Amino acid sequence: MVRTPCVDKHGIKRGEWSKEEDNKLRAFVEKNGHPNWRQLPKYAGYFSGLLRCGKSCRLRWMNYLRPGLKKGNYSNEEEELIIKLHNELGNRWSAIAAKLPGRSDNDIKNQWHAHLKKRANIISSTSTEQFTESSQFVKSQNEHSSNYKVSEQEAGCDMKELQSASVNAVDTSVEVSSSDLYSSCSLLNGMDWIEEDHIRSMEKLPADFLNFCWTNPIDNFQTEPFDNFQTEPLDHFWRQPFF
DNA sequence: AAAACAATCAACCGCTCAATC
DNA sequence: CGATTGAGCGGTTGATTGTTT
Repeated sequence: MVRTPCVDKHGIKRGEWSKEEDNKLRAFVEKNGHPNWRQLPKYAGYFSGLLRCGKSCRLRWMNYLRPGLKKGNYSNEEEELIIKLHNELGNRWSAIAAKLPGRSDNDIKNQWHAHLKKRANIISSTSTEQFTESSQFVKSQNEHSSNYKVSEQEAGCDMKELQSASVNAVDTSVEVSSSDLYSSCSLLNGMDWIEEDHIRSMEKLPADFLNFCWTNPIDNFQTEPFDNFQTEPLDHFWRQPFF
């Protein structure tokens, strides 16, 4: 899972950190602090034989050894918060990490690339595909619409699975989660100004509208306008409650 | 059982920015 | 005001582990 240990031409060790190295670094930083990462290996090396560059020491400390770091699975709340913050802040992982106590920027970045990006992409791409053909919607968002012709393959998702899950949710009156709606809507056409509070009203979306979105194949949206559907609820929805 | 593929995540690299000289 | 230095950030890599075929 980690790079194999090796020693470079200057005698600086690279790759995986051993338990012994961790202990040396932890002991040194806890005793002396880390006012200067660059100089730290000089002293830590002298006193305890740690042969790592300052950059490597800093990274190890920040992402692994630092007290209070949380390891392990992310809760739903944490994931929702990351999606929301990423939507607001973009790839500013350190800024996002600052809002999630105990999580490192590297950890959050990995979590995003491994799980959350796909989730956000699935929601945003499918929703956008469907909405962009609405006459009212296109009128107001026209300048952005061409950017969102994302194929299923590009989105990297199983569209059928997602559609089925959503339709079931509508059919059985299961509550649609705020985070999913937040992701789908705020990612639509750069609508990054949507506030979280606005999303609550989106949970009141007409069931037949959601059903229509999910049960119509994406291809139809590429070629057919929104004629099949009465657009009044949609117009009302986009214009009214939270804009 | 084994090979192929996918997911995970620690670590590295190169860059930017701010502080200092 | 430009050069230098160090910290920090974000993108990327690659070994390991897990899963599927």
